[in-house]
Amino acid sequence: MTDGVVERSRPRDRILETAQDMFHKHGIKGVGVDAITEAAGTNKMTLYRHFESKDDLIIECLRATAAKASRIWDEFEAEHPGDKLAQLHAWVRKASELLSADSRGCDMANAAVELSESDHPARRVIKELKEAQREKLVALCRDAGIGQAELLADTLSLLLEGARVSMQSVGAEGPSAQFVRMAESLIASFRAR
Amino acid sequence: MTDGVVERSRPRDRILETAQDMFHKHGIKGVGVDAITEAAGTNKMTLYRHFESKDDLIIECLRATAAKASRIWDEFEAEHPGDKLAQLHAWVRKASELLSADSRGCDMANAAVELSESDHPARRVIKELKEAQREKLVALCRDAGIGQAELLADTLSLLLEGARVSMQSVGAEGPSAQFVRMAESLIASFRAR
DNA sequence: CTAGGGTGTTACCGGTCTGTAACTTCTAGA
DNA sequence: TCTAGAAGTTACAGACCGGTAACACCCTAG
Repeated sequence: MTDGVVERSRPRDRILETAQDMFHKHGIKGVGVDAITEAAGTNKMTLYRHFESKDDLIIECLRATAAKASRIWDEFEAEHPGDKLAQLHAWVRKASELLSADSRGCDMANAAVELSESDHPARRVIKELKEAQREKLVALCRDAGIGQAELLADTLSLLLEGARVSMQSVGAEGPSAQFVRMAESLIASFRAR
Repeated sequence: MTDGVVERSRPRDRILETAQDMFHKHGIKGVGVDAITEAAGTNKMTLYRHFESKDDLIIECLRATAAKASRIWDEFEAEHPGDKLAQLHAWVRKASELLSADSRGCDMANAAVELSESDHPARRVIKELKEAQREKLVALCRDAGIGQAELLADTLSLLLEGARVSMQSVGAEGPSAQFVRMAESLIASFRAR
C-alpha cells in the first residue's frame, strides 16, 4: 500500500492530511472524495460526519496548509532571533528549497485558478490567507530596515508566485531557476537606496 | 441570447473561439463539451467530427491563444519599428493593460495548474509555447542592448506570471498593482549596468 | 456488563461527464 | 435539379461525481 498517512490517528486527521496531499498533487477537481477516503483508510460517510461538504474540506485543507507555512516563519525567528535581515535571506533560501523539492506550486494559488467561480466559498479564505502572508513579508522587510518595504515585499511575492507557476508550465530549468539570484539582487538594490 | 460568437462562421471556428473563451473564464475542468457546443450554437457530434477529443480541443485552444498573443508582438514592431527598447516598454505597458482588463490570468499557466497529470498531452504543448514566448522576450531584451538579457527576460517573465496568478488569489489591489513600477525600475537598473 | 458514540459497510440517488451510433436535415456545387 | 458531404438531432453507453440512508460493528467509559 502507498499508505503511511494511515497510521492510527483519528480519521478526521487522516482525511485532512490525505486530502491536503492529494489536492496538492492532483488538483482539487482532479480528486474525488471517494479517492481521498480510500487513501486515508476510511470511508465517505466518516468524511461527511466531519466535514459539511467537499468545499468545507477544501477550506480546512487550505487553512491547514497555511498553518504549516506559518510554522516555517517561526523557524526563521528561531534561527536568527532578532536579525530580521538574516530572516529575510532565510526566507529566500527556504523558498528556493521548496521550489526545488516540489513542482506543484502554491496550494492557495492553484485553488484560486481551479475554483474560478467568483462566489466560491474558498475564494475569500484564499484571499484572507494570502493577505496575511503578504503582511508578514511586508513587516519582515520593514523590520529589516528597508525603505520601500511594501514594494520589495510585493516584488518578492510576485517573483515567488511566478516561479511556482512557471515551474508547472515550463519546468525547473525555466526562468524559476534564477529565483535566488533575482531575489538576492533585488534585496541588495533596495538596501542600497 | 448571449451569443455573438455565433455569427455564421464555420462550426469549427465557432467551437474553437467559444471554447477558448469558456476555458479561459471557467477553467478547463469547469467546462463540459456540451456547454461549449451549446454556446457555440452547434452540437456535440459536430465537435467530435472536428476534434479527436476534448484534450485535442484543449490543445488547439492553447495554440490559438498563443497565436493571438504572438500577433500582439507584431504590433510592437509596427508601432516602434527597429526601436527594440521602445518595444520592451510597450511590452510592459501592454502586459499591464491586459492585467487590468482581465483577472483570469494566462491560459497556458492555468492549464498547467489544472492538468496536473504529468503525461497529459497538453503539457508538452504548453511547454513548447511558453519556451517560444521566453525566447522572444530574451531576444527583445538582447536586441534592446541589455547586457544580462536572459536574466532580465526571466525576471520580467516571473513578475508577470506572478502578477497574473496573484490577481486570481488576492485581487487587483494586491501586489500585482505595482507591476509596471517593478518592471520599469528593473529595466532601468539592468540598463544601468 | 452495558450503553452509546464513533466508525465501517453497502447500497443508492440524481446529476454530470466524455464519447458514440443512427438517423435526418440542410446546403453548396455540378 | 440532383447529389454528396457537412451539420443537426436524439438517444444512449459507461463512468464518475457529491452526498445520503440504513444498518452493523467495535471500543471505551461508566
